[in-house]
Amino acid sequence: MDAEQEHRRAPGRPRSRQVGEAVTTATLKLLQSTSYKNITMERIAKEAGVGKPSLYRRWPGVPFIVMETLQLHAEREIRIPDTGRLKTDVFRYMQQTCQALAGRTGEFVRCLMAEAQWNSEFAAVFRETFIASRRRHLIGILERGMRRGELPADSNCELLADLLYGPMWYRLLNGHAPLDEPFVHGLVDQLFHDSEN
Amino acid sequence: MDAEQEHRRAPGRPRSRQVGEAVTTATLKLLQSTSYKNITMERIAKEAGVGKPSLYRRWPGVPFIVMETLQLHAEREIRIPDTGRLKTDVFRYMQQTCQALAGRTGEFVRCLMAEAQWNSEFAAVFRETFIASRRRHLIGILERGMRRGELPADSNCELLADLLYGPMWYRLLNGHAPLDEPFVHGLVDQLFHDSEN
Amino acid sequence: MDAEQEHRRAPGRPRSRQVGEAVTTATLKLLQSTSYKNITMERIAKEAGVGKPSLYRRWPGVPFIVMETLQLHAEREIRIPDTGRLKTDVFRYMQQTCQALAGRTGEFVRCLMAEAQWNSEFAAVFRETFIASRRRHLIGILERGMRRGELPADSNCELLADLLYGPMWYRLLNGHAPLDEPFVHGLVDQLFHDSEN
Amino acid sequence: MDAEQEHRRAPGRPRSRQVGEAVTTATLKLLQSTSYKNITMERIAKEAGVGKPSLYRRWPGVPFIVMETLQLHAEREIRIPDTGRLKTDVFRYMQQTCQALAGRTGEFVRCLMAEAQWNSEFAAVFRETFIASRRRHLIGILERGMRRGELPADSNCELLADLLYGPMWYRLLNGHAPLDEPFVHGLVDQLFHDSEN
DNA sequence: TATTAAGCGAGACGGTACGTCTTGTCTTGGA
DNA sequence: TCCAAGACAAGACGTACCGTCTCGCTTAATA
Repeated sequence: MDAEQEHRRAPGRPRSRQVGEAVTTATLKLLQSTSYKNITMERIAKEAGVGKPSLYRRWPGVPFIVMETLQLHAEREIRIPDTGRLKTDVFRYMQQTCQALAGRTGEFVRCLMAEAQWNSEFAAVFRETFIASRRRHLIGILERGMRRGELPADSNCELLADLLYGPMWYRLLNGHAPLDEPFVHGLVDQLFHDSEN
Repeated sequence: MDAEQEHRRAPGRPRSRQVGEAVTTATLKLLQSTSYKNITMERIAKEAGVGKPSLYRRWPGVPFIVMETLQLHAEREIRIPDTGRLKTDVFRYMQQTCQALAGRTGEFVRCLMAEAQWNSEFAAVFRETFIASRRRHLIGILERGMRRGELPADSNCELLADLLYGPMWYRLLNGHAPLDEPFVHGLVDQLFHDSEN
Repeated sequence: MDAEQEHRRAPGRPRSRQVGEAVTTATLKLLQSTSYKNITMERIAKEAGVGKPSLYRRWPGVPFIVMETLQLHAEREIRIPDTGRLKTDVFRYMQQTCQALAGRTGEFVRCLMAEAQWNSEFAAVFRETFIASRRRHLIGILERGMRRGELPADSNCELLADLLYGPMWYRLLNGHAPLDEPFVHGLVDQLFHDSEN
Repeated sequence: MDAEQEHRRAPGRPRSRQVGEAVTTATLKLLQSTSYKNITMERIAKEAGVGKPSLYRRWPGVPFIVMETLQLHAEREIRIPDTGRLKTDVFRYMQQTCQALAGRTGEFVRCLMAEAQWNSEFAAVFRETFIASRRRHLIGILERGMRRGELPADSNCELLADLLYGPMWYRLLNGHAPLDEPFVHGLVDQLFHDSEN
């Protein structure tokens, strides 16, 4: 039974809660004071006053730690809007997302996406825990609108999500234009232009 | 006058054409045989039979060499379509681009975009020579359509370009869905759905 | 004419036959401003405004240039004393030599001797042109004394020269004691102690 | 108390004894097979199967490793003679020293002395651990003889040591004559000629 | 209460790549 | 023909991280 497994504790000293906290705090400090490339396992260990093996016991590498730290300290929790009107919901959701990606946070999210390009172990985790969950929120909003008849019944919500998230990521990674309110407005208007706003 | 500058030669021994060719060839070989992370300055130098200083004299780092090699050996030159019908032109252009990004090429383009996230020196070059030029082609197509009246005169072509390129990059980098023909079709249909295709 | 050369100011103008002088001047400047290890062929070439091939055409390496420069600019030409009394001659000769080796000159002579330990091509030249000639002077003084009967007729002048030069080099290279007048006095007294000074 | 300090261990993984041994063995092999100039940190690391950082963690450079290796494998341990007669003791001591400097050992000792001319960090260590200790042995012999009245009570033993070691080093470094038995005999006879050998 | 096994810090280890430096040769165009 | 300028192949330099390992010491559940 699961219950038994639940109670079974590993023998030996359990992992100290302090290690996790020290690492998170140290990483947060590094995130605020330096660039992504300067965040190394060695620096985190030194900063946290923690041995390198303790780090590797819990995380496979830098991006995993950074991602965890970013998620724990997401300054701006995105609320899923539900106004009953699709276009408004989408606008508000995208607006919040873009705001959250302004400043340093966006910089590190960019770097995590970059890391995922060659670190396939990280890519899997990053895409599932970071990208996919947010994407599901957006698709939820779209499907709700579809059920209300605000979208044709045969709409491809996956594709619509790409059309909303894609330009955002593109601007974030390429940096040719800001993730400001006009952008979100233009984006939503373009995709839902038939709407009687 | 330009003529004078044209004739002015740098003093000293001119850079050997062989070096450039050897490096390109070696890099191409590495691109075909290994992953981006395994391409290092040292490996390129060794493979090309070239001294490391000769490499650093011409390129500041690996991504610069890879980008140059990719551009010199772009297997598939993208032709700018001009059928007189906007939607068709956009479809063909995007279709060619997506095809070019299939396979190994796409993998290395992904990695170059990733590199640009922390190497700002490279980012500047990459965005201008790699991204921006292609983007201008697309915008050219859009503006042509706009002049023909196929788009409202107040259309935001920059934003439209983001809506076309964004989802493509998003899928390329995130890998949650392929860059196949249905994708391009859906993309174009969504953005130009009023068209009497 | 000089005037013509003076006026010729075009960049990249050939330094006609002044290469030797420029190199000597540049090396002298380097000798005064930096340590031996920082004197490289490249630096001499740059400082002299001379191409590296011009350097290699005339000298096989740094120590050859340094030696030549030191010899051309020996601040203190050693006069061969001839007072008619062996001990006095030897003292004066050693005294002059030790004085010449004080300061920067001694430092570079040390380094040339060091260089000779692994550069056998240089060793041959250094020993003949730098060491042996001075050694012959000393032996000349000794042999003169021997002919005058101040030394036994079966004296080993070679060995005596070793006993005079050896301690001097030993102190110069090992640096455990100075090459001052008491040293020279003690040295001469020890070897010619029977003398009724 | 010292006891406490005796027990105190440095934190962290202790240095592996294998590394030291591997490096010594590798260096010894290089000493036997190549010249000093061809002994580089990289070659030692490769030969010993040791990482470069491990080398730099323990030694600041090539000459330090070579010196340590030479000392550990001094083929000929010099015994301090004590026959009760100064001239005999000095002769035997110098004789042993000169013999030890024959062959490859002498070659590398020469090169260490050379290295000391520009590497002042090494010079300090070399002079103290390599030169000075041997010099103290010789001075000990001289002082013993002085106490026995074989030398005048006001003799300058330091200077006498220079007169014994100096010619030896001079011949070693300059190579104009061998360090053979006649040399040692002549040297000792010259300095202690009044002795009723 | 004693045992015991894992967690902990510290840091050494074998590797690998970095970007710089110097060496001695070569290859230009200009004087 | 010789010159300066400098590119070139080669390879050592010393440093930074990587991820693993080996220590001696805690620490807490189990026996």
